[in-house]
Amino acid sequence: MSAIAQRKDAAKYHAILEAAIKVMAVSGYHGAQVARIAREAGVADGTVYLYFKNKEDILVSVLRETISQIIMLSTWLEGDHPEPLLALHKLIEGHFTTLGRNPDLALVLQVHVRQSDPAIREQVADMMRPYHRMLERILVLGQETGVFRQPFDVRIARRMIFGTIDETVNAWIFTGAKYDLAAQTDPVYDMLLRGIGKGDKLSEI
Amino acid sequence: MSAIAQRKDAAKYHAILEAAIKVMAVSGYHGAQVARIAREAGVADGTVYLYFKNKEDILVSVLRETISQIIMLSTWLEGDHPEPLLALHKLIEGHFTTLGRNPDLALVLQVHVRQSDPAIREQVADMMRPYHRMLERILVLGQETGVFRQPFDVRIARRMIFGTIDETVNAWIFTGAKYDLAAQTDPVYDMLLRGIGKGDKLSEI
Amino acid sequence: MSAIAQRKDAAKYHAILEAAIKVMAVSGYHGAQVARIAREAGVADGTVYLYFKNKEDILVSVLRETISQIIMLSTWLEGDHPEPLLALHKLIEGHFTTLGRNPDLALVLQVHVRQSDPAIREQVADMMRPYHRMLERILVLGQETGVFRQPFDVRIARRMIFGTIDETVNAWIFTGAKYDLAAQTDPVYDMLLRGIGKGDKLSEI
Amino acid sequence: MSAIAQRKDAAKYHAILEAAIKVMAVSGYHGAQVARIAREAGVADGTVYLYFKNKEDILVSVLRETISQIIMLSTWLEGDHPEPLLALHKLIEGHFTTLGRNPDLALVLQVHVRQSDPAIREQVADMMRPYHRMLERILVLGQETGVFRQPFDVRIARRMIFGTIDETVNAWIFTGAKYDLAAQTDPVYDMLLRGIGKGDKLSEI
DNA sequence: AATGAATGAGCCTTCATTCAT
DNA sequence: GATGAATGAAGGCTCATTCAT
Repeated sequence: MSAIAQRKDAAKYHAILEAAIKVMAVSGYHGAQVARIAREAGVADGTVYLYFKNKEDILVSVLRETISQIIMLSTWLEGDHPEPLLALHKLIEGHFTTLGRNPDLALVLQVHVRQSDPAIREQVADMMRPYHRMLERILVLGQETGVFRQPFDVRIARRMIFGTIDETVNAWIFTGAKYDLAAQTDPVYDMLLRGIGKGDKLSEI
Repeated sequence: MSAIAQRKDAAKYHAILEAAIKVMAVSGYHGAQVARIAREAGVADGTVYLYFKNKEDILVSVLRETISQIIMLSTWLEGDHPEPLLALHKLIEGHFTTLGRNPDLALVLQVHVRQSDPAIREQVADMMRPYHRMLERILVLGQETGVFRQPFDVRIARRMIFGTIDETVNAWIFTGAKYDLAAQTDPVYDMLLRGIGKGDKLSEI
Repeated sequence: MSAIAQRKDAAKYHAILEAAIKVMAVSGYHGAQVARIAREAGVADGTVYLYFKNKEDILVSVLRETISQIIMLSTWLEGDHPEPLLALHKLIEGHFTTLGRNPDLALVLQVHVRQSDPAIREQVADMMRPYHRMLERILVLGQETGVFRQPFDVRIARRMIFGTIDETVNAWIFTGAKYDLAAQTDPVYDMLLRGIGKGDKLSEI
Repeated sequence: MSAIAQRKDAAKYHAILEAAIKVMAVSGYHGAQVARIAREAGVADGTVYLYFKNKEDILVSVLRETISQIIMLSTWLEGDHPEPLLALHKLIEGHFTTLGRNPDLALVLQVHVRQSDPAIREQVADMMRPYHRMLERILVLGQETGVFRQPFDVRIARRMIFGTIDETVNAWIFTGAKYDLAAQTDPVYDMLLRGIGKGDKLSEI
């Protein structure tokens, strides 16, 4: 939460966040005027600045809250289910479920975040780091316990997993978020485990 | 190429494009002032508008030229190497090589494109379509010729491949483009074929 | 009044209008910079856009207010004085009095309106229509009641009257608005009624 | 003719003038880009500046040539026909005929001249002065020879005549220049001589 | 003389942010 | 705390004019 917020009306704080997500989903970060966010939230322009330092702070707050949601869910899963296969499955499911419930939020997270200033991207990267580290821990544990095949570069695997999840969400958003994103969990999970090759053809090149 | 260009000085056209890539890499699309692009290209502000309709046209042209480079390379590979495994390998290699040669361009393509107006994103999607379709053709052919394992959803596989490539480039950019991106070809290719699982553990969940 | 205005500070709205008249009188429509109008009105540049949609809206508003002033005055006179001769006299007097009080306004109305985009001229023509129609009603009534000579084309008479008024104002402006414009009422009125000819010489050609 | 012109290709000089009239008729003075005038004239942008000092010089030249046409015609008429009634009739006829032949020119003269900088308007006024003086000479002569009624202010009469002619041309332009302007000569001439009143009602107010 | 690519000063407009009420 | 009118810096784009060829 923004340092400023806390002492104030939490309901209004969240109303502004929700409004920001809605407006940014339609217009992107740069297209989202503070005035429109304020109107959407039902507050005056100036009120926004009682809860957020500036426009960038709104975006960062949106991201922080969302990412922490995903991460909290996943952390909980990791703690509860040290079984790497299950943990991976739950992580994908958690990601898809969280974003699948709120397409506007997904749009902001996937599409609009990546713009804006380098400073923001840096902050987003910081926020994602625990997520990435957790993913790597799952992978290492899986290799150690022998449920994943032995010799592969954990970072490359992590990028494949994250990239695949990301692109799956992107495709879902781009087609208008019409189908159930969570339903993609199993096929995506399966594809990540098996790859596209046949065991006996893999060393051909 | 922009319709306006052609009849004029091609060198200047490309100088402006290069300058735009450089400036956008640093400041993003919205942060890139036309005046700075012009100065970087060594021309007057007004000259930019002799070669491009407006600022958006500059960005779209950068993307068009880059994407078409990647696609042309890949199309050529596809025609020459109908062998799906090889084609996939070459496609990844082509993607990494093209972007690996020009980190600024990669930054613009990966990060800054996704901002700006929906109209631009739509255009980018249109430009990427041939790429995606080609990828799917390779996958279908691979299934038919039996070099890929039989039952998997081609679209999910395509998203995994594209997402993995994308995320690999992102990671490379984010760490400062310090290592050789093309060197990622083999491990990424291998990871996509094998997945992370062990053959005998796959049906456990 | 501009749709935007009303809910806001009416004094500021009029201050900007007055400033616009002053600046346009000196520099013409195209020469009048919004920044200079703002400074003249004692507000910030952006404030102008709280009261007017754009620069064109300022000009149109100036014209709308002035023309409606002239028309309101005249309409009132028409209602009150159905006597055509008197109505005509009052109409001329009203026109001269309104503009005579504010030479800058007259300058804008007479000289600078006619430039700018065709769209504006169209709007001005729309605004003038009631005025022209009223003039024609006076003429028709005068013919019917027999105070004007019978067979003349009402449109030609209307153009003579309007053209004469217009040119009288022009001449007054051009010589620096040094004399009392309203004092021209009687001689102009007289001239329009009598023409320049002698009764017995009129059919000579 | 522009001082620059004379030594050069007179055909090209006139081509540019004609082009300027055409373009200004459509877009007005400020809307008429030099580049468009050049293209319409079939010359390069730079060539325009071999024949005219600058854009303003083009407009002034257009006006000078046109006005001098009208004046030359009228001067000739005045010299030839010292009979005031006939001279007035011919003057109106000349004015209507000259402009009636070239609606584009009329549009520029009537509508677009009045904009632009005060400097231009000053020059136009200078050019019109002989015309106005001639009109006054006709009026004075008419009074002296007794073909006009005796006591009226010559300047007011002049303004009525000029204003009526002007407004008649304006109305003709505004309705699309669809009818024969020269045909307005007789009714306008008649109206100016007789006025709108009846002899016995004139002193009522 | 003719060209037209290049120039760059100039201006309207937007919108994040402030602050008096 | 809340308001929203006011601010003013900033930037994309136009177009008259120049000058090397």
